[in-house]
Amino acid sequence: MRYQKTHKDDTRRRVLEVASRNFRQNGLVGTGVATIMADAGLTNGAFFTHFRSKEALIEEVFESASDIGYQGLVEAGTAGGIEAIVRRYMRPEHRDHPERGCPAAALGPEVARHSPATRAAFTRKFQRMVDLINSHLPSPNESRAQAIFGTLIGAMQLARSVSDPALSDQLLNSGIEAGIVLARA
Amino acid sequence: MRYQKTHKDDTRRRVLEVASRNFRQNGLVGTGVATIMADAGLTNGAFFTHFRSKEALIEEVFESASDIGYQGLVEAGTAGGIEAIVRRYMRPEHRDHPERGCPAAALGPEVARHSPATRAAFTRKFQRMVDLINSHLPSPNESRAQAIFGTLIGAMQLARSVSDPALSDQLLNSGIEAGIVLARA
DNA sequence: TGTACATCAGTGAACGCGCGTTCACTGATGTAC
DNA sequence: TGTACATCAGTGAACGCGCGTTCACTGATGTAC
Repeated sequence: MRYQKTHKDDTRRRVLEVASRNFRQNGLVGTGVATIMADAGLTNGAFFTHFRSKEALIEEVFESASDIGYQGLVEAGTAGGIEAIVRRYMRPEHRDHPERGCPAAALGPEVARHSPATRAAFTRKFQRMVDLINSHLPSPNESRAQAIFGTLIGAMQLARSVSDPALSDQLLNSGIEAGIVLARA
Repeated sequence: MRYQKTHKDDTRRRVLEVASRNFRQNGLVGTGVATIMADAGLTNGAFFTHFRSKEALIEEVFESASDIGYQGLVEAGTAGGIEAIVRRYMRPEHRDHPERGCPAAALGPEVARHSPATRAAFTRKFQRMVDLINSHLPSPNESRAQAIFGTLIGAMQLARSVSDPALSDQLLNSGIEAGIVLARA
C-alpha cells in the first residue's frame, strides 16, 4: 500500500466533517459534492470511492459526524444544569455560526424531506439531545424535554431569519426565558 | 387588448399561490421556476414577464401570498383563545401538509440564508403571528408570544422530521402542552 | 362593415452553468523474486 | 540489492440533466380609417 493503513479512513472522516459544516451553512440541496471535496482538499471524482451517493453521505453525516456543539451542552449541563444548557444553546455565537451549531436548527425542514434512513439517523441524534435535557429537569418528563428542545430550535431559527438585529437578540432572550419556564413548570 | 384587463394580474396571483405551495413543499432551492410555471398552466418563458427573477418571486411570496392557514388561526383564537390557536397549529393535518401550512415551519432555515428584503418580508409575517398570539394571552407579553411561536415551529419541524410515527404524534402533544404552559405562566 | 395595423401575454427553443455520477487513467508505494 | 508487477486513493475529463434566464416569435384581440 502506498498510503498508511489509516489514510483512507482519515480522508473519509475529513469529508464527513467538511460536509457536515457545509450542509449546516448552505443547506443539503444548496451544497454540492464538488464543493465539499474541494473544501476537503480533493477533486470531485474521489467522492465516490468513499460514498455510494450524495444521499448516502447525508445519511452518514447525521449518523456519525462528530458533534462539538453537543459536547459543549453536556459540559454546560454538568456545570449549571438545565438553565446553563438553555443559555448556551441560545448564545449569539450559535445564532451567528449555524455551520458549527445544532443540525436540527440549521436543517430541520430539509431533513423532513429526506429518506427514511436519514430521518432515522436524525431521530437518534434528536433522542440523545432530549435525553440530555431530560436528565437535567427538576422532575424528569420526556414530553417536557421534547418541548424544550423544540422551543430552542424554533427560537434559534427565528433569531436567524428575522431582519432586525435588535429583534433577533430579543428572540434569543425569549427562548431562554421560555426554556427556563418550561423546565420549572 | 386581447385579454381582460384583470387577466395579467390574475395570472400573476396564480403564479404566486402555486409558488408559495411548491416552496413550502420542496423548499426554496428545491423548487424550479419551470415547475412552478407548469403547475400554473404556463411555460417557463412567461415567468419573466411577471417577475424580475426567482429571488424577486421569493420575496413577493413572503410579502403577499394569501394565507389560509393564518386565517384559520385567527378564527380559532376568536372561538377558543390561545389554547385553540395552539391546538389548531399542532394538528396532524398541519404536520402532514406543509404545502398548505406555516411558512416559518416549512422554510425557516432557508429564509435565514436569503436576501435582506426577503427576510424583512418574513419578519412582517412573523410579527403578525406574534401579535395574534399576544392578543390572546391572559396577560399580554411580547416576549412570551415570540417564544410560543418558536415552540410551535420547533415542535412542528421535529414532528415532521422524526421517523417514528408514534414519536411524531407525541411531539405534537408535547408542543400543545408546552404552548399552554407558556401562555399561562 | 371590412381591412390594416398595434398591442402584449404567453410560447418554446436556446444560452451558459453547475449538478450528481462514471470512468479511464496516474503515480506513489509495497511485495515478489 | 535491484527490477517487475500489483495495489488502490485520488485525478480530471466527460456524461446527461435541470437550473435560471433571454429572446425572437405567435396569435388573439382592440383600434383606426
